[in-house]
Amino acid sequence: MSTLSRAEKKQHTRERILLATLSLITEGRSLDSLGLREVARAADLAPTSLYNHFPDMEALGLALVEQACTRLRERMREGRQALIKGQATTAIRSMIERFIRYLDDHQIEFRLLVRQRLGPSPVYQKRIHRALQLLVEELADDVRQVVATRVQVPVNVEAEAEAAVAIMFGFGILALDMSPDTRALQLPRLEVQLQMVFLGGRAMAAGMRLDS
Amino acid sequence: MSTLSRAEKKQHTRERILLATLSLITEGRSLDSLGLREVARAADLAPTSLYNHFPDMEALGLALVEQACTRLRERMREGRQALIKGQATTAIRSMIERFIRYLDDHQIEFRLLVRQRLGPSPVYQKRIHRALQLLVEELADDVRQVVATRVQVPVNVEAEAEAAVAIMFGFGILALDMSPDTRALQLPRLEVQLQMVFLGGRAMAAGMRLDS
DNA sequence: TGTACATCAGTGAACGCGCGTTCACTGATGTAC
DNA sequence: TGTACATCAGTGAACGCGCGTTCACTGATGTAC
Repeated sequence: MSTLSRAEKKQHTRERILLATLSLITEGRSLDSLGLREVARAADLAPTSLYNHFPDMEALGLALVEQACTRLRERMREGRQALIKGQATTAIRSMIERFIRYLDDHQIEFRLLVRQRLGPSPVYQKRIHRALQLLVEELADDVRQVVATRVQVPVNVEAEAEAAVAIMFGFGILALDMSPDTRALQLPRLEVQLQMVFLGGRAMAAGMRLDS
Repeated sequence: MSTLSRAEKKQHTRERILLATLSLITEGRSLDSLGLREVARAADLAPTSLYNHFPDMEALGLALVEQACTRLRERMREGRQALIKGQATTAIRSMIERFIRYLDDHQIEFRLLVRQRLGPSPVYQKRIHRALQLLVEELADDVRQVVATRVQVPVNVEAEAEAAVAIMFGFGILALDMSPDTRALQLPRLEVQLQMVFLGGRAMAAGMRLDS
C-alpha cells in the first residue's frame, strides 16, 4: 500500500513528535515541564514509542533547540549579499524584514530559544549562546562591509552588532504578544533604534562624545 | 521562650518558603516545573503546611515575581536625582553601576524575571511587562532631564530608553554566567553600546542620517 | 493575675492519579538466497 | 519470482514512585473575663 520505506516512515514520526512538542510549547509550557507521556499523547503515539526516537526528554529538547538555532541562522543569512552594495538604511530595513519573516514563520521556535537561553540545561544554553554569537558575528561582518564603502574611520562593529541584536531580540519578545497590525505599527520604532546604534557608532568613531 | 508573635512567626515561615523556592530556581529549575512537595522539602516543612501560606504554586510564584519586580524598580530608582545635574556619560555610568549592583544582590530574581517574561502564566507575564515598561519610562524621564540642560533639539527619549534597557538586559543575561572578573572586563563594552544609543539619538535629532 | 476557651500554623496518614521505564509482543518492511 | 528469516517501529500491560490534595489532629499563642 504505502510507498514509503521504513526509514522514511520513522523520519515522519520523528517530525510528528517534534511538531507535537512545539505545539505544547505554544500553549506556554516550558520544555522542562513537559512529560514524555504528554508529548506522546499530543503526537498520537504510545508512550513507549518515543524511546524509538529519543533516549529521553532532554534529547528531544536538544533536537528542538538544535533545529531552532539552525533555522534562525539560515533565515538571517538569506539575502545578505544583496544589501552589501546598498545604503546602510536599506541594510537595516532588510535585516528587520528578515527577522520579521522569521518570527512569522517560526515564532514558536523563537519562543523556545528565548526561554531555553536561561533554561535548566547547560547543554541547551551553550548551543543557543553559540547561535546568538554567530548571529552577532555575521551581522558584524555585514556592518563592516557596508561601512567600508562609505566611511573612513574605523568603527566598533562588534559592539554595534551586539547592541543591534539585543534590541532586535527585545523587540521580538514584545512582538510575540502583538497582533500583526500592532506589530507593524511598532516597526518604525525598531528601525529608529537600530539607526541610533549605527549612527551613534559612527559618531563615536568620528570622535564625537556625549558631553562635548 | 520565643518572643515572636504568631503573626511574626508566620511571616518568617512565608519568607523561608520564598527563599527555598528561589534556591531551587538557582539550580536552573523553572517556576512552572517546581512541585509543592519539592518546595516544602527545601523549606523544611510538611507539604501540607504550604497551604497555610499559598493556595497553590501559582500564587507562590506570583508572590516571587511581585517581589522581584518591586525590588528591580527600587534598585534602579536609587540615586537617580544625583545624576540629573551631571554629564550624560556620568549618568550612563551610574545606571550601569546600579544595574550591576542589582545583579550582584539579586541575580536569582533577575533570572526569574527573564525566564517568566515568556512563561506559561499570563499573570506573571503582564506583571513583568509592566515592571519593564516602568523601567523604560523612568529612564526616559532621566534622559529627558539630562538632555534638556545640554541639547537644544528634541530627542526621541522613549526609543532611546527602550533600546538602552534592551541592551542592558541582554548584557545582564550574558553576565549571569560570567565570573565577576570576566564581567568587569566586559563592562566597557556595555558602556560604549549605551553611549552609541544616546549619541546616535542626539545625532538623529540633529538631522544626521546614516546614508548622508 | 488566673482560668477557660478560641484560633490557627504546622503535622502525618491516606487517597487516587499520572508519571517514566521495563518487558514481551506484533506485524509490516527489508534482506538473502 | 518465491520463500524463509531478520529487523525494528510501534503496542499495551505492568511496575514502583512522587505528586497534589483531604482530613482529623496537636499544641502553642491569643483573647475574654
